Amino acid sequence: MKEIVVSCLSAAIERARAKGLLGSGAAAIGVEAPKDSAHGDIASNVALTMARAEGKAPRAIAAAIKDALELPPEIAEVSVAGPGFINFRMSPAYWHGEIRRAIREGPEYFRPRKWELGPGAGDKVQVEFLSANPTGPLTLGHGRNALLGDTVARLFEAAGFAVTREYYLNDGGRQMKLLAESVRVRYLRELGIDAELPEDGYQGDYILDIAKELRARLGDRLHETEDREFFRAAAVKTISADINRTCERLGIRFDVYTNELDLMNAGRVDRVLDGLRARDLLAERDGAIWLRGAPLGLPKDEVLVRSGPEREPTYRTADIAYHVEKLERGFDLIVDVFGADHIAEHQEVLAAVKALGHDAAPIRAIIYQFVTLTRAGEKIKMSTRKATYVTLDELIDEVGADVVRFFFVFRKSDSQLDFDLELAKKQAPENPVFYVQYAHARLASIFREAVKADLAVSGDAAEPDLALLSAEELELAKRAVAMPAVMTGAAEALEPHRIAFYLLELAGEFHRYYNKPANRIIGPDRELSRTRLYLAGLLRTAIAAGLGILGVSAPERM
RNA sequence: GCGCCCGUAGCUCAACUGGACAGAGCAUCAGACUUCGGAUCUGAGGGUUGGGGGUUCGAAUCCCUCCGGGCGCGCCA
Repeated sequence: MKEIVVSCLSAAIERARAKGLLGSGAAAIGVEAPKDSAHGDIASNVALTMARAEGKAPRAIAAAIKDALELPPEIAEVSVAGPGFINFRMSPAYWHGEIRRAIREGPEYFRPRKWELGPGAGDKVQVEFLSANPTGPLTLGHGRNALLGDTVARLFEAAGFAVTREYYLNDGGRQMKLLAESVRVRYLRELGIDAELPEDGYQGDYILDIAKELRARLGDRLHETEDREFFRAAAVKTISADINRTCERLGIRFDVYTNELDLMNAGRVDRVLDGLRARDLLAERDGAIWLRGAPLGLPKDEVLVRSGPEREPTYRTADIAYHVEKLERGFDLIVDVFGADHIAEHQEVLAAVKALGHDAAPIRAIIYQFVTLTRAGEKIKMSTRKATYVTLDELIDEVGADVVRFFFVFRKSDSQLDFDLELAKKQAPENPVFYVQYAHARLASIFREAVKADLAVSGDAAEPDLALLSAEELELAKRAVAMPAVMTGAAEALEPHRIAFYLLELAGEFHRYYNKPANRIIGPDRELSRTRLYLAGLLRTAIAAGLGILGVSAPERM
């Protein structure tokens, strides 16, 4: 539709210019679906954007373009409206063609359109997300990260890109040492040996469980060891397994895990430091090595290598090396998903990567604000240190994976997300997940009835007469057929919430349609029934496809 | 104090990247089942888009400035 209208418009503008009705200024032809469908199926604001350069009233330009238009059969009607919009209405035949195509192609039809997406000719997309340190169970914040990342990955995958889901593991840092020490202390205490937990040590019950497991397996064999590595490895193994189990409950899997320690061992961190030094971007001070902020436009210097005999690189240094490595792997699009508390660090990493001579253009970020939990109207305070947080696992236990998946992408990522437990548990229309799923179950039920009425749509049956569709039914079909555009927009903007909102609208429009007695799908008029079943089939496939992208089930019965 | 994000109906949030009259759900009030699933639907009220300036054909959206909230400003990640 877009292509047809744009080419039609650009040809008209050329003709108008040839006749001297318009000047030769550049015209960016934008088209969009109007908010109000009374304005037509698609509208263009070219005349408005040309007004300044042309020095003419927008409506006059619009009229000139309209007069020069040569309409293809797909376009039924053109009008100039409002301040100077050119509105197009597509012919019923065009829409009937789209509907048939959607039915023919099935779920494939409803995917994002690859050729309209950013990476261009390129094919390789990487989404790095979650990347939680294995120091404890996943929390709600992690949930938002995981589902934003996974849903965006699903979008690009559905569009036909080669998508790598990647988890970056910070296993070289201080937190890991702290974790190891916390486990060791608990282990010693299990043996009756007095030991002091480090000041910022981890206190959760899961630490105790790991210690108990070690004691059960190895007795007191570790009580005199100075090597913390054993405790670290045991803790990381157990906690990582827990994290993976939680992810699997949500239908999330990773293709690649990258370790900070591996990057260091491969000399990548040293190479970053060498490169920065060669560009005079390092400074030595207080026994540490700093990244100079001023030449990079950063507010201050940042430590890259800590002081002390071990000369340990910081998290930031490893992250720079990691991003260089990602770029060198040749991805056409790299999506980083992280919380708002990491913004500054991300900017530092990007600045350093660019300074090292890399093109950082493929890197895009999804930055999300924090998650709060509400139960019965009360905000629940959450602290990771103490055992007062709600884990993602507990949340899944309570409301189910479908609701968790849907709710975490039901907000724009840069607004805070309030997870309302009360609402999430409700099996009622105000719960958007059930509302959408119910629409699907209802449609499935209609098909069960159709079989009883011997109206089942079979492959060899003649196509129904789409001219029998009422205006309301055609609008409903148009809404369903608009899904690929929504999907494409969601992928382009890295905004999965658009899909959730769109599905809610589509389901609502169907529920409203369904409730009118005059719209009974299975009725005495078999021809009409067959046409309406065709529409129902379109909606059912569309809703299932949309929920599929979100990773939410589309139940046949509820 | 400085940097980033946010502020939209009583509440939770949309608004297709600057477009046409700012839309949904919840809550409130009033209604609809001899009907393919009432886990649904119909109707009503509810707004100076935090305040004030500016940019232009046109602003919730961009700029400036106040006010309010969140996050960051560590040799943690």
